[in-house]
Amino acid sequence: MSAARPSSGVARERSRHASGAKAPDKRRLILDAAVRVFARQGFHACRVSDIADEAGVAYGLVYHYFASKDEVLDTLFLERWHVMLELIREVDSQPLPVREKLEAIASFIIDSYRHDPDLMKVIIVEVTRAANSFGNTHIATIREAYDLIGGMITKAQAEGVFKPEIEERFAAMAFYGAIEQLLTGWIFDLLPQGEADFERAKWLVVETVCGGLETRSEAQAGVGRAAPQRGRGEARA
Amino acid sequence: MSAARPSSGVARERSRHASGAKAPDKRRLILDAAVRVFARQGFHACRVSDIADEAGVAYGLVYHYFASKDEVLDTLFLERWHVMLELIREVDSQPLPVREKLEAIASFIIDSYRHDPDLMKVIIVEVTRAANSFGNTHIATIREAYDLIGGMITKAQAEGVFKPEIEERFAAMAFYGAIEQLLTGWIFDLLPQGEADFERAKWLVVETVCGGLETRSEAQAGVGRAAPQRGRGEARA
Amino acid sequence: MSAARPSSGVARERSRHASGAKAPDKRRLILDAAVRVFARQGFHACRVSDIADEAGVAYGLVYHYFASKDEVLDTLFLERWHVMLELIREVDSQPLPVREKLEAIASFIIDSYRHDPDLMKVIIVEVTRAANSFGNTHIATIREAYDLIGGMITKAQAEGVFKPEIEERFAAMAFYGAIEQLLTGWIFDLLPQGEADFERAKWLVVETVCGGLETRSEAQAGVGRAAPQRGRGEARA
Amino acid sequence: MSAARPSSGVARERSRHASGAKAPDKRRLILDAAVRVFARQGFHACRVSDIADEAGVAYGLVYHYFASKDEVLDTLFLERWHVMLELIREVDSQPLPVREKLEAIASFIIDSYRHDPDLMKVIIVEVTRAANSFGNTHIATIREAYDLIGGMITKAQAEGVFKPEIEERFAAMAFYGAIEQLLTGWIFDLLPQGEADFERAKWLVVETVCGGLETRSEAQAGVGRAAPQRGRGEARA
DNA sequence: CATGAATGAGGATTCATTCAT
DNA sequence: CATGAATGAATCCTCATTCAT
Repeated sequence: MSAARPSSGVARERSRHASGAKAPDKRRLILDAAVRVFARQGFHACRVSDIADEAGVAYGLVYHYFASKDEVLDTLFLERWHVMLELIREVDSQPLPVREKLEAIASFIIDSYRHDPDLMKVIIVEVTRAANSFGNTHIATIREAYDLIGGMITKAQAEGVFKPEIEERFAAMAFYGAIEQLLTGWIFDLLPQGEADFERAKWLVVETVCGGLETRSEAQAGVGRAAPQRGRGEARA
Repeated sequence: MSAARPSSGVARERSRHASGAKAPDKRRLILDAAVRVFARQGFHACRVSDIADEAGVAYGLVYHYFASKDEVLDTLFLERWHVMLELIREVDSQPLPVREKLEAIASFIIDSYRHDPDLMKVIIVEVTRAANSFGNTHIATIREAYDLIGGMITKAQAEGVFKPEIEERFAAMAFYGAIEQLLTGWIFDLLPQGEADFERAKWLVVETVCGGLETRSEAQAGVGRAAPQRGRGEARA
Repeated sequence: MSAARPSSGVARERSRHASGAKAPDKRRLILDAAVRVFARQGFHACRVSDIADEAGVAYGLVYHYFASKDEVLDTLFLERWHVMLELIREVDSQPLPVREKLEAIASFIIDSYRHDPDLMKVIIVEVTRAANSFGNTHIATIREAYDLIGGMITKAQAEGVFKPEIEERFAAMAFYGAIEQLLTGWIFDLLPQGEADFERAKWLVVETVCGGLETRSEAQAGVGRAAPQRGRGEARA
Repeated sequence: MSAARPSSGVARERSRHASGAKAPDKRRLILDAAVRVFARQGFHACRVSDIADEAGVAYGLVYHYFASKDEVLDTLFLERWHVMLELIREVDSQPLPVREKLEAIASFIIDSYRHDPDLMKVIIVEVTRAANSFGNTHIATIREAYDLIGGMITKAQAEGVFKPEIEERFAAMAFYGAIEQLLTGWIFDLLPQGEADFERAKWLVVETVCGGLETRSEAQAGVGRAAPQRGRGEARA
C-alpha cells in the first residue's frame, strides 16, 4: 500500500522502500510465470490459477498485483514495448546511416527473442495479432514505432539514400514484418535457431530490405557489410 | 475449390440435382457467416450462436456440419490455404523469372485481401494465435508454402539472379512477412487502402525484397518495373 | 399405416399382412440393435443414432416405429416381462409342489439370461433399478409377479410345506432377489458363467431358499434333488 | 469415517480451530443434499444446480469440491461402501457362528436403510446402473465384500455347519441379493416398512438363507431364533 | 501481504425430436 | 417406408473475480 503499484510503465523491479532486493518481489515472479504459461498454453487457454501455480503463489495474489488477467498480459506487452520504443528513439536521435539504424532495430528485436523467446512469442502471438481485443488497445503504441521507423526512411529518401518512390509507411511495415516473420519462423520451428542463425538473420533482413530500398548509386557504393558465414545445420538453442 | 470436408455433417458440395443454386447450401452459409463474425468480434469473443444468427440458421446446425467451433476456423484456414498453395504451385511450375513469380504471389495475397478483407483478417489474426492450440496440422501446410517459395529463391540463386549468401528459407519468410504485415497494416488501419495503394503495395514489396535479393549485375539491368504512381489520400477507411 | 403398431404388448414379430417373414422387419431389427447398444453403453449414454447405426437404418426410422427413445426401452421390458408373467401364471396353474414351481421360475429367468444376456442386463440394470423413471412405470407389472410368487408361498404355508411365520411377500422378494443377484453377478463378471454354472445356480437358489423356507419335517423328507456336480473353473461362455 | 477425498477441492474434515461445529463444512452439506436430490429425482434427472440449491450453496461450489457430478455419486458410494466393508471385516474377525455373522451383516444393511433410506436408495438404484459407465472401480470394492462373505461361508462349510455342495460365491450373492431386494421392496413401496417389519426382515433373511444352507444336523439342532412377532399393518408409507 | 473458499455468469456441446422430401 | 437436414432446449462445466480471514 505504501508502494505505488505501477500498473503500467517500465518495471521497477526492486526499490520497494528503496531497501534493495529484499523481498522476492512476488509481482515480478508472477509476471515471469505468466510469460512461461502464456507461451506454453496460450493466453486464452490458461487459467489464472495456472499462472499462480507456475509462480508458486496463491491465485488470489495475482489479483493483489493486477486488476485482471488481461492486465497481466498488458503489462508484459507494455514493459517490453516501452523498452523497444526507447531503443528506437535513441537510435533515431543518433547521427547514423539508415542502414545502421535499421540494423540496430533488427538486432534489438532478434536479441530480445534470443534472450527471452517465451516473452516475444507471447507478445507476437497473443498481442500483436490480437486484432479485436488487445491489439486495439495497443495500436497507438505500435503505431508510434512504425512512425519512427517511417521517419528514418523519409529522411533517407530526402538524403537520396533510399528510393523516393516507396512510401515510407509501407516500407516501415515491410521492414518490421520481415523481422517479425523471422521470429514467427523460430517460434513455430520453421527456421533453425542457432546462434549464427540469429546473427545471419540480422544481416539478412537489413541487406534484403535496405538493398531493395536503396538507390542504385547507393547500392553500388557497397555499403552493405559482408554476409556472416552461411552455416547450415547448426545446433538449435 | 478443394474445400476440406469435415468429419461430421454431410457436405455435398456438388449441386443438388445438377441444377445449380437450388439448395441454399447451409454449410457454405455458415462458413461465410463465420468469417464475418470472426472478423468483427474475434474467434474467442464470439459465440457459436453468433455464427448461427449471422447465418440465419439454428444453433445446432453448426454442429451438424462442424464438430466444433474450432473446426469452423480450421476449415476456413484450410480452404484458403489450399487455394494459396495451388496458386504457388502453379506459379512455380511456369517458366517465369523469380521476380514475376514473387509478384504473382504477392498479387494473389493482396488481391485476396482486397476481395475479402474479412477472410484474410481472420486467417492472419486468428490462425497464428490458434496455431498454438490447434497443434501442428496447419504448421505443416504453411511450411509447404515456405518451402515452395524457398525453392524459387534457391533456383534464382543458382541462376545468378539472387545473391547466393542469403539462405532461402529466411528470405522466403522475410518476403511473406513483408506482405502479411502490409495486410496487417490495412487490417488495423495503419495504412491507407485505396485501389492504388493495393497496386503500389504489390510493386513495393517485390521491388523492396527482390531489389535486396538480386545480385548487383541483375539490379543494374533494371528489371524492376517503374513504380505505379505514388498516390496519397485515397485512403478508404 | 395399414398394420397397427403395437406400442406395447408382446411382439408380433412377423405377420405384417399375414404374409410371413417377407420384410426384414425393421422394427425387430431396431429392437435387437437397441438391446446390444443399451447393454454396451447404457440407456442414458447412448444416442438414438447409435441404435440406428447398430441396426443399419436411418435414425429417423426409429421414430417411425417408436414414439421415443424411452418407448424402445419400454417395449423391450414389456416384451420380456409379459413372457415372464405368462410363465409364472402357467406354472402357478399347475398342480406342482412349490419347490418345483419355484425351480421352474428360477430356470426360466436363468435360461433367459443364458439365451440373451444383453437383454437381461438391460432389463435389470436399466429398468428394474430405475426407481425414478422407468421403475415407476412398470412397478405394477413387477408387483404382479411378486404377488403370484407370494401366492405360491402362501399356499405352501397353508399346506404345511413352508414355515408359516415367514411373510409371503418378503419371501417372494428374497427369492427373486437371490436370482436377480446371480444374474447381476454374471453381468458384472463376479461369477463364472459356464453352462454348468447356470445349472448349478438354478439348483442352488431353490435349494437355499426352499431349504430355508421349508418346515423341519419337510426338510427331513429330503425332497431336494441332489446337487449337480460342483465344478470350478469352467470355461466362461 | 474414512471418507474418500476427491482430487479437487480441499476437504479438511477436521474441525476448524478444534472448536467443533464451527464451519458449516460445505462439502458434507453438498453430499447430504445430493443424497436427497438423487433419491428424489434420480441421478440423471437432476441437475447440478438442483444439488447446489438443495445444499443452499452456489453452483460453482459443487465443482470446488468435486470434479464432476459423477464424482459426487462416486463419493457417496465409496463412503458408504467403505463403512460396509469395515463392518464386514470386523464381523469376520470375531469368533462368532456364521449365522450370527450373517445376521450382523443383514442387520447393518437394513439398519442403514432404516437410518437413511435416501442414501441406500441412491446406492442401490443409481450405482448399479452407474457401474456400467463408471468403469470397474466400484466393482472391485463390491467384489471384496462378496469375497469376505464367501469366506465366511467356506469356513462354515469346512466346519460342517453349511452344506459343502453349494459354492460360496453363489451363496454370498444370493444372500446379499435377498437383502438388497428387501430394500428394493421398501424403496418401491412393495413392502411395508414399520419398525417391526425391519426387525422381522433381518430374522427372515437369515432364517431363510441359513436355513437353506445349513446341513440337516445343524438345522435340527434348532439354532434359529424364534421369529419376531409377525405383525401386519404397521406399514409406514 | 497471502490465502483459497465461495460466487455465478457464460458458452460450448449434445441429442431427442420433427418434418420436408 | 426411409432418410437425414434442421431445430433449439437443456445442462454441464469453466474460470475470472471477490472477499473474509
